[in-house]
Amino acid sequence: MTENRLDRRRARTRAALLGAARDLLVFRVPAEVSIQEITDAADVGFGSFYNHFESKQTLFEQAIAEVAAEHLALLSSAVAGLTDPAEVLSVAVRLTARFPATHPSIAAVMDRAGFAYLQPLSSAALAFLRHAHDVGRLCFDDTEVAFACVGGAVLGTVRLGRSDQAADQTALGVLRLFGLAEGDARRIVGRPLPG
Amino acid sequence: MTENRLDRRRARTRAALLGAARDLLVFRVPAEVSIQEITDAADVGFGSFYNHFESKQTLFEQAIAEVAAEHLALLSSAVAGLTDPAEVLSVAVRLTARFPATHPSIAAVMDRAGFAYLQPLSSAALAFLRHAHDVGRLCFDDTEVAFACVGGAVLGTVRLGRSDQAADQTALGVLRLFGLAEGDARRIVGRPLPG
DNA sequence: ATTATCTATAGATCTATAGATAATGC
DNA sequence: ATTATCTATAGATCTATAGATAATGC
Repeated sequence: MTENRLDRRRARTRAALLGAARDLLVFRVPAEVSIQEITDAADVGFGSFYNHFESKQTLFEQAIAEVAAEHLALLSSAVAGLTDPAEVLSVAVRLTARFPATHPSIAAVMDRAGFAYLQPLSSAALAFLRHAHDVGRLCFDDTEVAFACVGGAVLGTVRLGRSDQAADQTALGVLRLFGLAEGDARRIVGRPLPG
Repeated sequence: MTENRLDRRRARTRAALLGAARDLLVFRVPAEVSIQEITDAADVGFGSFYNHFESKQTLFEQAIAEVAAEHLALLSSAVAGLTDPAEVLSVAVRLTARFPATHPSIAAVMDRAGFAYLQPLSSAALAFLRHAHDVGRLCFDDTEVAFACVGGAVLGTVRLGRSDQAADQTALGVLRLFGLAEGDARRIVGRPLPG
């Protein structure tokens, strides 16, 4: 029942493979990385790969999901003190769109993964959007369409690899997109970032 | 100087390869399609591939660019009679976001290509956005960021594969994103589509 | 005579597994 | 005794090219 040394060894090998996949994802296209190269980078025997993952694809999917989960945790703690859903959205967009400068390796993974990156974030994002809609702060019809628009706009901005102004332009646009008045939107995006 | 029969034969083979790539792109991931499979689908000898393309990747890039060029031509003719840049944008977004229903094979290619699909459209899109900005109809700072937001939102919506309402929701959001007032935006998105 | 296409294949991968080795459990 | 890891390799690809064949130019 309790976790013994064997379990910990197993977990270490698994973590090494996921870590290697994450590192490779920054500079390489998954399809052009061999399993041999992954196990070499992880400093793990080739055969061990199949003890943990069915295929290269499932490994990379899980590696992307890991990065996205850390991304989500980072945003969650950044918006912890905020009550206005519009400001929560503003901060999330402004921080994420700054990743090329502040978290370049996460930005590179986002670039590589494209829309697949949004998959592991969708559950939390949809719940947030529904809430913001229900309290009347953000205005839209279909929640999934709303997420597709915000997610696409932010991914597109991150891919550009621009500076703070670009991030804030996207955040301002997104607030307007959800029906906030010009003055309200500008005031919220103009606030200092938490941290 | 003038095009002879040899040139035409050469062009036919090239077109067959590009056509096969386009067909395959609808249902398959490029990395998992062999050159053999492409030449079989094109009904062309395997070795001919290298007379026309350096690699599988360049073939698929050109196939995507071809689809995007047709997409652009379709939009250009659809907006030909319109004078208001906001309505041009509205029609372009509404038509494109309807592709899952109206042009499913283009939608599938967009889904497969992701942001790479925007590359061949960017020149025309940036020129349009600059003009719309200069005449004071659309409000934004950086033109490339503006395109990244619209392109990302539209790609995201197409990926959802939804109906007309979803398309119009995205168009409405995009008009708001560029600073149009609520009533103005709704009036423009509410207009009948040309054609 | 020239040019493009087609057929066949060498050489270089890469994946998945079998069997041996090492580490831990009891 | 059990479980995970590691080494080595068989078998199945896939790419790129060489040389033969077919079509067109002049």
